[in-house]
Parts: sequence; structure tokens; C-alpha cells
Amino acid sequence: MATRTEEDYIKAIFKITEKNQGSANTNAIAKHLSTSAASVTDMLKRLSEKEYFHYEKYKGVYLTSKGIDMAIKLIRKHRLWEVFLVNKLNFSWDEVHDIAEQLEHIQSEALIEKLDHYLGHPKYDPHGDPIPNAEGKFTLRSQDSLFNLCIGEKGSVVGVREHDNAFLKYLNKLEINLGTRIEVKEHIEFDHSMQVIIDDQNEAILSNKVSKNIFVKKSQLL
Amino acid sequence: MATRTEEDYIKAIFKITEKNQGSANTNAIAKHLSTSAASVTDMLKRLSEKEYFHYEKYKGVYLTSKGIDMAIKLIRKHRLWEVFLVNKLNFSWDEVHDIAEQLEHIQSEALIEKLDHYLGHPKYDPHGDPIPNAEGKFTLRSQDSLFNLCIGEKGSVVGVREHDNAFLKYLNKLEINLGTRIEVKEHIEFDHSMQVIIDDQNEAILSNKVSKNIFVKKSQLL
DNA sequence: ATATATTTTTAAGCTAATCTAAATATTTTC
DNA sequence: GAAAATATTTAGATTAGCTTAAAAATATAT
Repeated sequence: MATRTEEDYIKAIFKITEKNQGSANTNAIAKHLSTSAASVTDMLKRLSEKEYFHYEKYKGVYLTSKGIDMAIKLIRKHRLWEVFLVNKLNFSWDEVHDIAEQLEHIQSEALIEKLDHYLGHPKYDPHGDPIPNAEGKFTLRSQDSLFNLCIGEKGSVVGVREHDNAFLKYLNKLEINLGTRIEVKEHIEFDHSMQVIIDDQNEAILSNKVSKNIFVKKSQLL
Repeated sequence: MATRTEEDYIKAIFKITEKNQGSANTNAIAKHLSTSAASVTDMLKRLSEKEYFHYEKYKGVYLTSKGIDMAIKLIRKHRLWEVFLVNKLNFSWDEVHDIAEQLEHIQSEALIEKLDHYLGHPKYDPHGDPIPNAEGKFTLRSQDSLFNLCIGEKGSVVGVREHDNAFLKYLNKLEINLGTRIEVKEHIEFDHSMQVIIDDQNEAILSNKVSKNIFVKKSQLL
């Protein structure tokens, strides 16, 4: 059975390789886990013997299918717990990450399957990220960055790219959440911000940084 | 912040002193935590510096109010999670201990208060053990060992003394659970077993070991 | 292509938690 | 109250995970 630290390493490597298309290097892992590069090298040497990933000195690391399996299981657990925290316990989406980070390490197959059932087999977590099913398959969905919508187009929010607390709190303040409908009223060329109408009511100006980090599903145009 | 191991030690000491009326000795702690006496001595020396308990060589250990506070918080968390597992996720009472043993170490005040609220501020866990409230107060209740009931007396099950899995599974088989009504029909002098009627339907013979481990609230006699 | 900068690894060492074996206290028994 | 049994502590090691500082490898820039 893997230790908590081992699980953290595997998940970090998965997340990094997902973005970087390929291998995860020492520094990136160290940064992700807030530890030193030396610790990472040390751990990679020991962990690679357990065959979760391939490691070659100076070349970084990539997961084996055993490692990918573990990472996906952890992501499944993390996201299911987030759904529980938001939907059942009424936490807001900016409060759940740290708690789910702990809960994902609870060891019990039965627990996670019963939790999944209790929550109604959700396909997406409170940030709109897909939850892999028990076989490790993700349900993908077409989505666009709000930034790319044209004037007059409408969409409903299906997710966010950044999970940063400050960003999520800002969205709370704007009353933007999953399911919120947003219509693009104007593109401001000067700074690539946009004027939008939120849920057919409030107007707001969103910076390009914000609009790029919101994913929407475009509404069928009439 | 205390480590998981520290928390386990504090809880073990609390449980042992609760039974033994006084102090917990090295061997008892070692047995409770499935570790060696040498490890315990070692840990007691280091932990006593953090003032969770008083330690005197060869004299055993007793908790300070700081230690008692921590133990009660852990018990609160453990028992609330057990309620969640049984009432919401449909685990049976013999399946929840090991999972709750992990969940009790999750660090988040907000989580446990929201969980408590979600569960409706339960006063007892699935084994009938009292759940301390946020201030650490237990709700006590009058109860008798089923063993002590006289012929003709009736009671409803409010708890169990042993939490042993084999015992709980046996009760499942007999269809005895919290709330089950039991009437004493006969005392068998030979081996101190008793003949009972369960929920006004099935008859059964319970050994003295079983009846001693079941707590009931006596019904008002007509 | 060489100098500079960056990244990675090695080396040496720390802490928490554990172990076994041996030594020392305490308790029990006759 | 001395001998035997039991409980506890000490001593010496081990493992996981981490640290800093220095060395080595790789990448970048002129």
C-alpha cells in the first residue's frame, strides 16, 4: 500500500505530464509539492523501484500504466469528495480543495463506491472538472473559453481553468458559478477585456485573464 | 499541529485511563497501538514535552486537560463519521470502524461542524456510544446490561459494550440492532444464558457473554 | 564553441517513528 | 524478604522523508 507521500508524488507527476505533454522534470515536481529538488531526486530514485514510473537521470520521469491508474483513482476520490463537500455540506467551491486533498488519501474501495452512489454518480466536480468513473474513464465535453465567444453569443459556465482561491472568490462576488449564463455584449480592444451580461441581469467587465479562465458551453443560437 | 501518530497515542491513553480509572501504563498502550513497549517509552518521553500528559518513569501516564481536549475532539470526529457512514452511505455497524479511524484524522474544524449539522447533531453513534458536542460534553443516559433484566422485563437496545466485528456480525444475524426490542423470557441457570424474544417475533438463546455486551433501556412497565 | 546560467544529482545529516536485544525496576510469589 | 516473573527503560539501528551545500550535467547565449 502506497504512503501518502508516494500518492502525492504520483499525482503531481500525473498533473505535470498532463500539461507538459511528456515527462515531468525534477524542478517542476519540487515546485508542485513545495519541497526541494534534492528531495525529489531522492524520492524518484526510491519510488522508481516500485514501478509507478520510469526514471532516467537528468531526463525526468513518466508514469507507467500502474502509476496512471493510481493517479486517476486519486483524482476520482478528490473530485467525488469535493462534490460531497459542496453539494451536501454546503461548502463553497473556493473552500474545498485543502479538505479534499486530505480526504483523497482515505483507503477504502467500498467507501468511494458508496460515496459515488450516494452522490448520484456525478460526472463533474464543483469546478467543472470531469470525474473518472470506477474504470478510470473521463466523460469529456465540448467547451470554449469565454474569451473566444463573439459579441452576441451566449454560453453557460461549465468549468474554470484556474482553481486559485482568489479567482474563485472573485467569481462568487460576481455571482458566477457553474450553470451561470453569460452573454458577451462588447469586446474592448484596448486590453482584451469584455463586457458581459450575467444571468440576463447584471452587467460586468471581465478582464481577459478572467474570461480566459472561464469555460462555457455555447448556447444553441436561435 | 499534532501528527497522526501523536493523535493515536493521545486517544489510546484516553481510552485506557477511562477504563482503568487512573493512569495508562506502557504495556497497555503498546498493546492498544500494536507496537512495542520500547517504542511507547520512547514516544512518551518525547510527547510529554508537549504537555498532553504527565509522565513519570515506571509510573505510567495521565492526560492533562490539553490532552483530554484533544482526545475528546478525536472521539467526536470518529463517531460523527461513523454516523455518516451508516446513516448516509448505508454501511453496517461492523464495517465502519477502520474507515472512521482514518477519517478522524482529517484536519478541519469547519468540516466537522458542517458534518455535525448535516447529520442533525446526533447524540449517539451507530454503536450507541455518546458523541461529545462541540464543547466536549457527552450526553449520558441510563442504561442496563441486558444480562441484568429479570424475566418478563423488556428493553430496547441502546448500545453495545464490545465493538468486536465478530460480535456485531452475530447481532446482525440475530436481527438485533439499535432500537430493537428485547423481552426476557427465561434465565437458564446452568450457563447464565437467557431465552429472549426479539422485536415481539423471533425467539433466541443468548449466551451470558452476549447479553452482558448489550445495553438496553428498560421499557416502562405497565 | 566557449562561457554562463540553470537544472539535477550527490553527500552528509536531521527528525519522527519504529524495531530488537539487553539492562534495570517493580511486582508477585513463596 | 529473597527469588522469580513481569514491566519498563536504555542502547543501538533502521526507514521514510526531508534539509542545505557542493558538485556535476545540461541548456542557453553570445
